[in-house]
Amino acid sequence: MSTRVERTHTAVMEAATALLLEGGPTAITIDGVVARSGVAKSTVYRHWTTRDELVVDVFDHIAPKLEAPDPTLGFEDALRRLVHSMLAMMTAPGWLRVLPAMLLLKLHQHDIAEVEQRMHDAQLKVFQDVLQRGVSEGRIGADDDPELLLTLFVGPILMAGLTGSTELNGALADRSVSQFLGALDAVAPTAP
Amino acid sequence: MSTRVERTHTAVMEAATALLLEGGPTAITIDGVVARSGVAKSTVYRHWTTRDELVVDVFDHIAPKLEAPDPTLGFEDALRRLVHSMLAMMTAPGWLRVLPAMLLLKLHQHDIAEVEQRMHDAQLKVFQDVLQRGVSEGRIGADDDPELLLTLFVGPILMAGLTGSTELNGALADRSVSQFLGALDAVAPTAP
DNA sequence: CAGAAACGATACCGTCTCGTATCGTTACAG
DNA sequence: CTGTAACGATACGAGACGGTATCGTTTCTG
Repeated sequence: MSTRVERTHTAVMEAATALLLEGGPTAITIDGVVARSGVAKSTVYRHWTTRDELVVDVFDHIAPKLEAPDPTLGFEDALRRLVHSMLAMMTAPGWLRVLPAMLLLKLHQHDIAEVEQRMHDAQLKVFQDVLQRGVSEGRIGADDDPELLLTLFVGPILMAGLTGSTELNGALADRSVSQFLGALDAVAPTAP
Repeated sequence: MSTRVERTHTAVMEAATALLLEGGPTAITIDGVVARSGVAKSTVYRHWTTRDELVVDVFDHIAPKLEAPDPTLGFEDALRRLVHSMLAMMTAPGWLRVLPAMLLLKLHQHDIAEVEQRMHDAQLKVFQDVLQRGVSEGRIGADDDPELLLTLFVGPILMAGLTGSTELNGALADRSVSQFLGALDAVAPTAP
């Protein structure tokens, strides 16, 4: 079983998360959380000193982690695994409703910007690990900017998720990979 | 000169837009607009029946249009022009602060979703016009989904603008084009 | 099992916000 | 030049919201 402190904590977090998904970040209101969770307002303020603190906590808690591909895989295989992890991440429950909120709030709220920063760093690290294999295999120049490559690689998937311009499915994922690889070969062919 | 109705209208719009840029969509408040524009509240409600109506109007007014490339240009040249127009659009004053707001609000507000839809349609139309040249030149299969191609093409630039993962400059634009073209050639070479 | 920590219920305050109403004043069009 | 439409100023009501305070009750912990 869990202790009472844990129970009330998660009850509030779940309520706040639900409100965020249903009505956006402004829908996370103390009274709303109280009504939805059944937890008393005084108790909420015992766990979080302010509303903003709770909001940040919700974002920090719901932010999905990008799964790292098997280290034994080669460059291309790892890249294919990665894009599917990326897809899984984007289609994680509710994430498509949270991500826009995060991208907006980070502009005006430092705490949220930090959460997004940490998430981005973690993703970049995973990506760089895959890139390194590409360098080893002579597919990628070691001087290429990883951030730029990440943007080129993941941009389409992010756009699809945010704008709904295209369905987030395997077809898009495959095209993303082949486009990324195709561009590499067009610039620096596989065999010298 | 301009009529008085026009003057008050634009005064309110400018104030509301400034508030949007500075504090996000929730910062657009009637009292705030009144204070900032110097226009009386009663006058504001003479032009817009509700706050949401004003907000939608602001978004609709600030949404930039994607410039269409010269019709005489060939596929590749048109594509290069297009990506630079796209870049110009993203770096338009304040747009990087408005776009996230739009992507969030469209999830919960139909009016905003319609504004975004119209903008997307206009962009797609411009892009399809360029695509057509690619089809004529045998670079692109006529059965390829334009929406998917647009996503693959513009995704990186959108991501760079939204997340700040990479600077929005000519380097990114050029890489976007070469990646897009490189992928085409890898699948369907230029000369049969 | 006893003391302490956490909790629930409730009331309350100050502020913000939307929207309405009133009325004297100003600009504009015919 | 005159009537009318638009405007400014202001007050007001009602509700939402953040945050504080109080006090009796429950649950954990040692």
